[in-house]
Amino acid sequence: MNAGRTARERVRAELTREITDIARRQLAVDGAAGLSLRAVAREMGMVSSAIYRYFPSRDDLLTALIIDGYNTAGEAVERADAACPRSDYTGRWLAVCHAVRDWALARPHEYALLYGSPVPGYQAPMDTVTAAVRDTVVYGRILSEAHAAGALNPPGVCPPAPASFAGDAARVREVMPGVPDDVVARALVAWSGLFGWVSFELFGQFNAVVLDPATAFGHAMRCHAALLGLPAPAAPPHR
Amino acid sequence: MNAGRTARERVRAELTREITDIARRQLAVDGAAGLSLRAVAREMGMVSSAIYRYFPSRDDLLTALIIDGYNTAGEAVERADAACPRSDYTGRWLAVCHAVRDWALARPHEYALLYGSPVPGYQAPMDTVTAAVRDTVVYGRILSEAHAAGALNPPGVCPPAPASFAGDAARVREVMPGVPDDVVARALVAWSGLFGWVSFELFGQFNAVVLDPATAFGHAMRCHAALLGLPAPAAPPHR
DNA sequence: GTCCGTCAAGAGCAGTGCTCTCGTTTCTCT
DNA sequence: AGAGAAACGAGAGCACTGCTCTTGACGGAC
Repeated sequence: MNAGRTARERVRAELTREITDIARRQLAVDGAAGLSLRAVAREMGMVSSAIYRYFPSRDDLLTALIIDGYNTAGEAVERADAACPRSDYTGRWLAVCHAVRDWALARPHEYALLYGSPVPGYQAPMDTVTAAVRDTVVYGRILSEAHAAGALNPPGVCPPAPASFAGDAARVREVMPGVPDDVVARALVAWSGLFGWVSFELFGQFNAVVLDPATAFGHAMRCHAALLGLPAPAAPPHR
Repeated sequence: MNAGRTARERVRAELTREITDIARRQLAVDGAAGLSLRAVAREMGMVSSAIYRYFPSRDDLLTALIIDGYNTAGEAVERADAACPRSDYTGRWLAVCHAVRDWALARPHEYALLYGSPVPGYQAPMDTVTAAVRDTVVYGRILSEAHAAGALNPPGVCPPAPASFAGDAARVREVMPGVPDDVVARALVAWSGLFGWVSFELFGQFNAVVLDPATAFGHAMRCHAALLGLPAPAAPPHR
């Protein structure tokens, strides 16, 4: 992001940014499969082979867009969480849920690129994972703090996690320190439930059935909050 | 499926089946984006233009594969449900969950085609919806029967559904007769949670974190069963 | 037995990702 | 400051895609 020393480096950074910008616009219109290096080049008044000076392949351009997408989503989630009172754990969870959904509704194709079918033959490089977990980190922190504050209700209806889950729980705990296995298990349920719902809504599984998805989504996420053991919201339901 | 009257009709049906078979094999290897009409034609010893006598466009071939996919998934779910004692509602739910997951793990690309990002520019024709809801119908019947038998526990931790959800609930009730709004809402949560989990597992969101997905999945689905109000399984946890 | 509809084949169009070469420009090192 | 190296844009070209159109042959119905 810093202005490069030489003029060449500055123009290179500028052109790289322009390529990704145009690519992101194309992605928003035609989806990942419709992203064409030649079309990007055409729109830039360049010849197609010149693009390869900046991105060695189409997949590399896609990777840049993916990392960018994870970052903007992560930022949105971080912002939503930061806007809530620290001790309103339920409100923070609901804010994260709405941030994810709003972000997805605003850029359906980008969401599909991140959380839909992986593009065939494409292997996500390691660079993506650090960006990919930004929202997960926020989520983990909420649960971690809620647990530490003793704000999490006992499991309630949920059965206890099997002993063989301990290994996976330990790995998840890296973003959710101090949380017992049972809560980790419920956390995975709620997290996959959030994205499962958004995917259903975006990919058309709710078509002609759920006509007021905003209402249903809010309620569904409050159900997940209850399953997580988060306290019932004191104020009238968020949104 | 009936043997057509004329020889021409029979050979046409035969060739159509061969095309979809080869296409499904290609789909399993390269994914939806890698499905090529020309490659199918090549494998059949045909010229590419001849395929268009049978499928007017690539999208139509894809549609045939999608409908086929929904049907095999629906059948698997129906079979799994039918194998359980009628009154073991929790067992039937868990059987449906495992049927969905097993089907998806066996054909990841086909699952991605059905429940992942919709292929860009592709609009699912109405023919698909009847096939698409086969599994949902089974799911609805389980909850409907469980509710009719009085086997569903009260909402427990879940907050009551908002009044504005009534319209959507009525539409969902078409596959879930007699079930009150609260249960309908929880049903949507569990259903999207099931597919959200499978998508996370298949699309790599659990990579390097959940290493024993089978165990975690079983527990997650038992959590959903509890949220649905299904009775705790009497026998040791299914699978 | 004719005749119309169906069929496979082939050429061709517009588009794609990607590679290679060829001058030119720009930076860097002496 | 000048020589060598690195980066760059342009262009041609390869192999591939979906799809269209035309041509000629075959098969079933009247």
